[in-house]
Amino acid sequence: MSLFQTYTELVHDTLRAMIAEGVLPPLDISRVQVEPPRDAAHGDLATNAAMVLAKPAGKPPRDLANSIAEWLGALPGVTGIDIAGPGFLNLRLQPEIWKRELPLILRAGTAYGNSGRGKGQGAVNIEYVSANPTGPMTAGHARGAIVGDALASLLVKAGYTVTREYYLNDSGNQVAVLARSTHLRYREALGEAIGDIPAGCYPGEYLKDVGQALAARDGGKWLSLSEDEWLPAVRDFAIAAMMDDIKGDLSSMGIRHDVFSSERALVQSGAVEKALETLQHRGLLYEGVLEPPKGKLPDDWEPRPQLLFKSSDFGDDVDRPLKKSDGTYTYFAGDIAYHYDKLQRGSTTLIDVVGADHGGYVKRMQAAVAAVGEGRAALDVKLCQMVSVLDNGVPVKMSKRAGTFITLRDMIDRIGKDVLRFVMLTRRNDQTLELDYAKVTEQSKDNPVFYVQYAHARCCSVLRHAREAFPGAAFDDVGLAAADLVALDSSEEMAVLKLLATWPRVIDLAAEAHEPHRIAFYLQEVAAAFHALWTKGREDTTLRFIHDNDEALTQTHLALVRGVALVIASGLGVIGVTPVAELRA
RNA sequence: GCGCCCGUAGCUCAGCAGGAUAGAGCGCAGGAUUCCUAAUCCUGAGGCCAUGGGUUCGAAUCCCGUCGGGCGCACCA
Repeated sequence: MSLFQTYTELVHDTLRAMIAEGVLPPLDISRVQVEPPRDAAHGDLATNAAMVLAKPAGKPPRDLANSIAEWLGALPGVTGIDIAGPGFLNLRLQPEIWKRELPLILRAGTAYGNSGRGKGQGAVNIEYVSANPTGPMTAGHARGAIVGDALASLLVKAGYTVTREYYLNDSGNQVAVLARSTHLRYREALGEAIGDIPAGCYPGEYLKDVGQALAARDGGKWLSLSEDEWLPAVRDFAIAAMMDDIKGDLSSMGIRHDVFSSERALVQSGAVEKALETLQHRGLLYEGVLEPPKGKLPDDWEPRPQLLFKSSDFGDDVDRPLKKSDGTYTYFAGDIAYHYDKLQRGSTTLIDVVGADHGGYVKRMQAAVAAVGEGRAALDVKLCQMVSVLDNGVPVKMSKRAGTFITLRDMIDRIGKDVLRFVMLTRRNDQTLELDYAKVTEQSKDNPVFYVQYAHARCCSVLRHAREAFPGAAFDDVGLAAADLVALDSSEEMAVLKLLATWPRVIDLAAEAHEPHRIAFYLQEVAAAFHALWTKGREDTTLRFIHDNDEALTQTHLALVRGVALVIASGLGVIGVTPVAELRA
């Protein structure tokens, strides 16, 4: 249990005791929080207890604060309590309480911050990437992939059971187009002059390779046949090739999925019928005609009777079609079946990480999950806004090979996976992101990736130097965990230590909010605190980490340094970035 | 026309499921540095948190309206 959780429980216990003793009337204390105060001058912990309880208790907050303060003063480790502002209770703790955290960090290593928050919360299924197998992955896909993967790791660290999933859209029109485009390139590979790529086919040059590979495998086998005859085979060949490509890209970013779900397999298994049956039982299906959309009408609009889902019962604006007028299922119907399938497999929290262009899709899918999950399951959709790629402020030209987009491959080749992963998390997912190749590879303070890596490297460097200066000293993690921390008493050092101690709390809050970017921001804070402490050591020699001829004192400081390194490594681990021990250019 | 997202310092963005004088980087103006990597650090100026209402002891945060920007809008996937 983290320090903050411990004290939250102690405060809650105290309030319950006060209620039991009749000092307070029976109250709901669930809104009482214990958190680090915004300003360190306010002490170590702050609680809003008096303010939250004032109204239900029928007492002014300051009066209430006085009586609560008396009781809280008896808690272990509490050395003082102030009542501040509108009724905050600020607790000061013995430094030892914080210092106890350091050996915990050193013993846990990068597992520090792992929590049991997700235990018993039900399994989480997180779907991300799900790029259509019709071309290489692009900058936009990269963002979704990284956000999804980091979120999954974050949830795992917070103790949730997580399935990482990719939905493979291998049926329908888009893959048919892929097949036709590939067939064209196949004919080209066999010597035919195909001229310009016709509209309705993918123009990207990446399909040349696929066409050639098909020709190499099958020769002229598909030339004289009709489209009906060659399409399934060519389609499957092309999908396999595209998926190889995509999986290659993902793996070079260190991203893997536990499950690849095939849309076609799902449809063929009868899952769509099964899901619709469930909706039918609940009286949520009907044949009907939709109102024309407001505003300007599509040219070919006409009223059509269709099978509709009453999504408006669950907060959607209008009911949504499940069958087209020709009787075949819509994509939405398949997607309902897919989400139903995820629930059937045991997940109670579903997360979809998708591009912002899916924004219009959120309400209907949440409606479907609510309907089909009978209210016991929730769907959170993380919409990732656009990424624009620049080089020194100039928009990077689109990759001709890819068709029109900057590919993920280009980005990895240019800046590497670590930089890419970190930078993609330096914005909230619902903010547009500008990625400038020149800036993110620059070695300076305005490059957050570098700044954090540098802090980690500096820690490693100190440890190296110390081990050289004191050969044979107990400077490994076991030895450092046993270090005497009494001398660790400057406010600068305590500030770093307190920041490290909030890491488990950061994990819990970020996991609960499904916001992996918070990890990246926290790491920048840790790095800043460490760089500041480092520089302080220049003027104040007592703050230096290595003290000549004083092994014990050095060991004390190294414990903190190593703690910083471990917490940074732990955080980088969550977002999939490799911590480096050296940064010399 | 409708829905979703966004609007915080000159610029780029944080702001922890309402809390105490609104934070960081860049840029600008000063300053530190024989030293564990000067790739770092410190100080300062700079904000009616788009705007008008509402809820609350308390709002950048929640609700409604307005303005501005992005995305999406029958049977496509």
